[in-house]
Amino acid sequence: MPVERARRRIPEATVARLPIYLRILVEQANDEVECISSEGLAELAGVNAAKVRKDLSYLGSYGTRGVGYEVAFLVYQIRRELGLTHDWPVVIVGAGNLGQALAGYNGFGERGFPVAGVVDIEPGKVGSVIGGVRVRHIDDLQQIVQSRRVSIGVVATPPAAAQDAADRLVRAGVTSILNFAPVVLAVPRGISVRKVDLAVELQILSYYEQRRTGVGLQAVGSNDATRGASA
Amino acid sequence: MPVERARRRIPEATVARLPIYLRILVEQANDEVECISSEGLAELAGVNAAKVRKDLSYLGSYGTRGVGYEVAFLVYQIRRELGLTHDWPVVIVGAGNLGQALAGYNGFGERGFPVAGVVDIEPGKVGSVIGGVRVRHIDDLQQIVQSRRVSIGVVATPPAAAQDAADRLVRAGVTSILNFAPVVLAVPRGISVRKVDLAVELQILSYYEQRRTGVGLQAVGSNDATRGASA
DNA sequence: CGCGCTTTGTGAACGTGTGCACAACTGCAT
DNA sequence: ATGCAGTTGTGCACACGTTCACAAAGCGCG
Repeated sequence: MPVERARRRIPEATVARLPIYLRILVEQANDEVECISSEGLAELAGVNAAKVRKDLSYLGSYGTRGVGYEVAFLVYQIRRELGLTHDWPVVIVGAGNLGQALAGYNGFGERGFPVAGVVDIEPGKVGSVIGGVRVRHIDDLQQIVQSRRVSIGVVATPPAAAQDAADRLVRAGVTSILNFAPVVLAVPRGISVRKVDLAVELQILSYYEQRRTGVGLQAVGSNDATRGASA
Repeated sequence: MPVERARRRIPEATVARLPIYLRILVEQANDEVECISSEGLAELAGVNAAKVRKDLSYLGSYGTRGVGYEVAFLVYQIRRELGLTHDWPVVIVGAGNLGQALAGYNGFGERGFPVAGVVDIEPGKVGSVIGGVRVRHIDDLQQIVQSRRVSIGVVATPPAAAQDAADRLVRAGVTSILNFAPVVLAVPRGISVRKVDLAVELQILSYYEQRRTGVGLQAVGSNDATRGASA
């Protein structure tokens, strides 16, 4: 076999759904379910069965016609594709409200993203311990990133400090950033950025809420448009 | 004029960008910028200028050719379209790490989403004060929702409790839910749900991170695919 | 061993979103 | 007035994502 792994490119929309499938499959495995159909998985994930099949087909033909997918094997394959075969330590910049909550949230470590460190620029915050991690000064960022081989950084600072935080992360060697600050970060080419903006999410809900109650138009189907899952 | 407002439907992708434009425009207004071109706004928002123009055109023809858009007027129009002409009080279910951080985050109230209440099912947590709000028991949910006319609920519970939280929110009369629990919520038709899953975001980053470092393929353009903004 | 039931994998049609390119229009200078 | 430089609004083509529908394939039973 000359080409060990073809490295087909997976559509972005599919990449965004694989983690959902993964979580559900892990739950199923814990419940000792050994095999699941696209239909079953689709129901649990709140999506269309055809979509599930197409998504999974990007990983390869890992199902058995007439039967379904072997849960444990799928879990392995998705993990591999997502690069979850090893841990990805993350460093959190900003030890405010949100930074503390993130550091204290065990779900991160459990899912393969242990908190390698929390840093803040405020000397007053340095030294306190949150979620079992001592807050260090932002000047130690490079040392943390390099010694712990961190490639993912989390920006949890106030908006005004976010760009500086991102710059420092990039300088320290981080190549992926998860940004919680309501700011559009400018980063060099080749650095991945994902944004989580709570206010934006609420404003989107507000839009549909307003449409619903606003004029005499009942929001037919707008539920689906806002990613709703129905029982 | 028989039809005061045509109520054209705005594409979901555009709705998701309007809050970004809005934030930038408000900042510009604070800096006393009176007029902005699609090019300028696009740069600040990290998107294509044509996209900005098309997005704004859904609101109506509010620009002036050869000049640009009047900032204050655009702010008003976007606010109106998003339903941000009045406050939308929210109720937070779950006073754990995340619930506390959310309640303490002033950005919510500032952007028109005051926290009308925080509830928890754990009697031990009831009574403590976070972010200026006293935590109340979840049995008070209906009372809070109805007296404060809350239509948006935030689920910040552990995964196992999330569906129950959503059910209670819906029963209490909430029609939009922002879900932070890593669970696919089942809700009745007509209820909007948006999901924020931190672990999913990290796993998506992990995918691109792995592709980059994995096989000899340099991630050409994958930056864009992960919503990166470049300086 | 073959038949019918089940479920996958995927081609094709459709719908949504993006970006180019340019006509239409504005404002200003002369 | 007239022309020119600048910017919007949008038709069009293309890319991406979703869903349908069905042939291909495995499984179990008689």
